[in-house]
Parts: sequence; C-alpha cells; structure tokens
Amino acid sequence: MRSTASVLHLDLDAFFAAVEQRDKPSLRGKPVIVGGVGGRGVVATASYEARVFGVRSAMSTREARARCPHAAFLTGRFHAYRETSGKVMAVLRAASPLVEPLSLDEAFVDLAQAGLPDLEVATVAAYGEELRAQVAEVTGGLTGSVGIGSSKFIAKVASELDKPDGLTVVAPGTERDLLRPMKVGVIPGVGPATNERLRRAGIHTIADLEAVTEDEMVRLLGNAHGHGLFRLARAQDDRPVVADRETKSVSSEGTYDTDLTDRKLMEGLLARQATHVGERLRKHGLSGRTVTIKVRLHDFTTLSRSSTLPSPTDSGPAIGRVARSLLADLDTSGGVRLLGVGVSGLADWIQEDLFGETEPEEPEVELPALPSTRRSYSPGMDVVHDEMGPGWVWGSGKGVVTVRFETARTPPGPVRSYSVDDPALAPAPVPTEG
DNA sequence: TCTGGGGTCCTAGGACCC
DNA sequence: TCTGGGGTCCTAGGACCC
Repeated sequence: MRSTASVLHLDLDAFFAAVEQRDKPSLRGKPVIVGGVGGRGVVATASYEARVFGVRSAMSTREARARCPHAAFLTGRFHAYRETSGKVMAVLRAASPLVEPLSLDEAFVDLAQAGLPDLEVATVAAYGEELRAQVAEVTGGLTGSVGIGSSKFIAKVASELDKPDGLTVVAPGTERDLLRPMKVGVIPGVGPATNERLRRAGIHTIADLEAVTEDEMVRLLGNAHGHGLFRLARAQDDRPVVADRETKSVSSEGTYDTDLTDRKLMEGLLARQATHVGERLRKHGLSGRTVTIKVRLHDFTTLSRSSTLPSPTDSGPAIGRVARSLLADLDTSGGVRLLGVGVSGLADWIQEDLFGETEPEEPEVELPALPSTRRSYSPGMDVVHDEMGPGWVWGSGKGVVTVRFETARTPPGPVRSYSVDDPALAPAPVPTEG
C-alpha cells in the first residue's frame, strides 16, 4: 500500500447498454438489456433503467424478460464495444504510461507515473475528473465511475462508492476505517462459495475478517486465498499496476439451445471452434501446446479433457483433430449443452516464421487404418512411422490416431490421421533423446 | 428449458527425475 | 530393500472476474 492515493480505477457505467443507447437515440432513457437472447442466454449488461426492475448481469434472459418485458433485448455488437473501449484506453494511456486494462470497460491507471505536480487528494481528484470529462468527450457522452486510492484494492472499492458517473478518493490513512463496516463480498475474489464459507464461520464484515488469525484463514480458505484475504482485510495490497499482461490461453465455446446428442455434429462444432481458435492464435502471433476441450452435460456437470503436444500449434485443423480425439473419451449419451475448445501453454513465437512453411489445410477424408498391434497410443509419447518417416502421435481416440511427422527437434511436417487398423503405419520405438 | 463467453488463478494428485 | 524430499510437468476440477 502506498502512502499516496495514486492508483486510479475507471469503470465505465453499464458499458454495453450505454454504447447501444448512444448509437440508437430511441433507446435513450429506456431499459436496455444486452446479452444472449436465445433460450439459454444471460444478461451481460442492463442499463440503469432496466436495473430499476431488478435486472442484473448474469441473470438469465428468461428471468430478465419476466421482470422487464418492455425492455429492448439486444445481442452484443462487440466491434462497437471494442472500438469505444480503445478510445477510452487511449485517453488513459495518454494520461499515464502505466495502464492495466481489466476488460473492455475497466482499467487501472498508475497516477505515480502521470507526471502530476503532487499526489495530494485534491490534485488526484481534479485529475480524475479531467479524465472522466475526456472519456465522455471521446466516447460521445459515455460516463464512467472513478475510484482513487493507495492500492488497486482500495481504488476498485472506491469506484463502486459513487456510481454511476461519480468519483471517490480515499484519503491515505482512512482505508481501514472505510473497509471495516463493509460486507466481505466487496473484496475481489470473494464470490458465492467463499462468502458461504465465511458466513458459516460467522464472518460477515471486513471487521469480522480482521479478527481472524492468519492460520485460521488459511485453514478456512487454503493457502493462497487465506493469506491474500488476511492481507486485504487490513488494506495491505502492494500489487503493481502492470501494463501489457500476456495472454495465457485462447478459447471458444458455445451453449446450444437444445442438448446435443449426435457425435458427428459435436465433432463438427468442435472443428469449427478449433478453426476460430486457430485464427485468433495466428492473428496474435501465438501458438500453444495444450489443447483442452470443455463439455457441459445436460445436468450442468462440466468436464474438461486436455492433451499436451510435443510442440506448439496454431493450426485450426490440428487443434480440431486433438479436440475430437479428446471428445472420444467422454460419455455424452445424456446430451451436451456446451462444447468448447481452448489452447494454453502459449509460446509467443510463430512456427511459420521459424520454419517458413504453413501447414496445408487438409481435406476431411476417410481415415486410413493403423496396424492392429496396439489398441492405444499416447499423444506426445508414442512414435510411429509411415512412408513419411517417424512421427509423434498427436492425439488418440476411439480407433483413431493422429500423427504429426516431426519431433521436438525437427520442423513441423504434415499431420495425418489413421484408424487403428492401418497397415500403412507401423509403431516404432521411441528414439532416445540426446 | 434456471445457470453466457472470455478469461485468470489455485489446488491436488500422479509421473518422473535427481 | 526401504525410505524420502524437492522440483517440474501434466491433468482435472473449481472459484472467480467482467
């Protein structure tokens, strides 16, 4: 925690709905709800006019419709939100080199890097108001709420205190008095599950939390969370504002209005999502080694399966093949409401740049067969060979094996899929490394 | 017909290595 | 033959955020 109120948090008010009202004057002053409009959609943002009726973010659209039937229900226009967000972030970056966006509508700004004459409360407050005015100007009238304090935590809590369209500075030295009467739920990281655990332990306010020993907190909430909350309860927070945080994963998922039961359809959907993930990886110059699928069953139980490849990929077809082989291990006979694919373990180098070749898009063909000497192959572990020479097994599923003809030390070659009875492909011993 | 989509971080167990 | 600790990587699941 700093000795000055030099961390600023900006939160744009009802951002998606505000952009819609800005761009369509007939929506101004009326309840606007942005989110999924399908049978299983949820509310992303409700305008303040809709919040009067009890509509909240994350509520099902069905319930929102029941509470506020006369609202305008809109699906998101993310291009417009991204563009507007970009203008806001540009204003912030012009104010300080150290800006940490948290999402399209939120960011931290380090005022210690802003070149202000001093960091007195009156000075930072005036600067915050100036930023709010600039945000309104570049966005065509959008409002934002600003909190300023001696840490990220305090700035974030402060931005909630005068919302919408307000500004709060928490004077250094007054943080703990401010926090004590507040509910534990205001602490970022205290969600429904943690709240319930604390409630059962008789802990409701931050003052209650302050009375708990560190050992007890760790016993209650685990190592990381326990130590973290122990400190936050005392307003101890020295997390720096970090610009340019690195992407850790890229994913695509979808919830379907009716549960899926057809495996071929599921495989096709996974392939489409994999293509989308591959496009986004390439757009950002990323590739990753771990492919994960996510499957939510009809009863909302959520499963994930992952496979880590010997070398990173940004190829949609390759991601899709691994995804489909992972799906093969799961029993989906009861119906699937959500399917998703993600890639993590990202490297920021691009295979194509290193090796000068793009993997050719392969047509979907009948799978040739793999010799029947084995029933299963381990991705990343087993090596087989066909006329191309040796190749790593990339994915293996029910009767299907995907082979990429490369090793950790050689450039990527083509990827091929075989069924387990193919005489064209024979298992080979794993070469000794080094 | 309760319960999105994009992420981040943490935990816990097993494999494997020294 | 038995015991053992530490570190890293991988997998699966869960909590949380906007």
